[in-house]
Amino acid sequence: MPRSFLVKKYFTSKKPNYSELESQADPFSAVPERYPLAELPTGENGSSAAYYPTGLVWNVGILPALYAPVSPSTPSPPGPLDLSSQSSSSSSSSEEDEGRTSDPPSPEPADCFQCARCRKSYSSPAALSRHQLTCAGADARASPAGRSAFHCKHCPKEYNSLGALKMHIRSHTLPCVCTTCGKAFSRPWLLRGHIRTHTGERPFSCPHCNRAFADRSNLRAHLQTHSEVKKYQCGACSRTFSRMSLLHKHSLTGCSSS
DNA sequence: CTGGGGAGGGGGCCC
DNA sequence: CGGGCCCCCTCCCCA
Repeated sequence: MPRSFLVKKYFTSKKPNYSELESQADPFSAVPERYPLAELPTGENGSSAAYYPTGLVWNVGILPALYAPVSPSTPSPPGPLDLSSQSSSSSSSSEEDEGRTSDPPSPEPADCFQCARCRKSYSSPAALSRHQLTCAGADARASPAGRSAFHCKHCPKEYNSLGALKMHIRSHTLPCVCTTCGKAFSRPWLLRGHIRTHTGERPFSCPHCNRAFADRSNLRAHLQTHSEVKKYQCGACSRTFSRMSLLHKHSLTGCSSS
């Protein structure tokens, strides 16, 4: 995912929080803070038996539960498997977020403006209002035809706002073309990220091994390899993996203990 | 088969 | 409203 944001920050004055990753004077001491793998939330809610007490890892066994709606009053288990919130930055905080997320996931009263449809909370009426423009809500997800007013003419997807639809349509029209190879992208920053594959620019370096990456997400995944305890754990054999995909693969190819 | 890097994508939020 | 940024996910490929 060559994300243009990975590039952008080098061209603008804006500085995402994670930029500290590559600017840490003392990378090793910084890592525990940025990637507190041993400090993952401990799942005090005890929402799932598969949620390991250590809070260090995730069990593939909880996947089905994660796909199910999560009670807003029950803090959903953070982490990569928190699929129930993957589409919502407001609740996307996890051990991986390492403070990057500007939108705290906490159900605390600080965010007292709650969307009636999806129960997300916002700190201001404006934020809530903005969210509601695109919020399909749980009910709408159950019956999309009930709310969606903007339909993509290229595919069956539907959106609740013109802006969202326009954004989506770009994935069909791919207006951003790489002048080097001709590959087209839906967004300018996607293109910029792609261009780095040509230039070889790798702005993100690992504080542990100084390996550089062009993509921050890839760096994040790489950092997992430095962790003694991986985040994703097989419920059957307790093996841990650095990526959910590896865990999935492990499960699909037949866990010997399953 | 496993681990890990490279790369692309979509959606949401902020400005 | 649009651009930019950020998130997370996923696939592919290779060692």
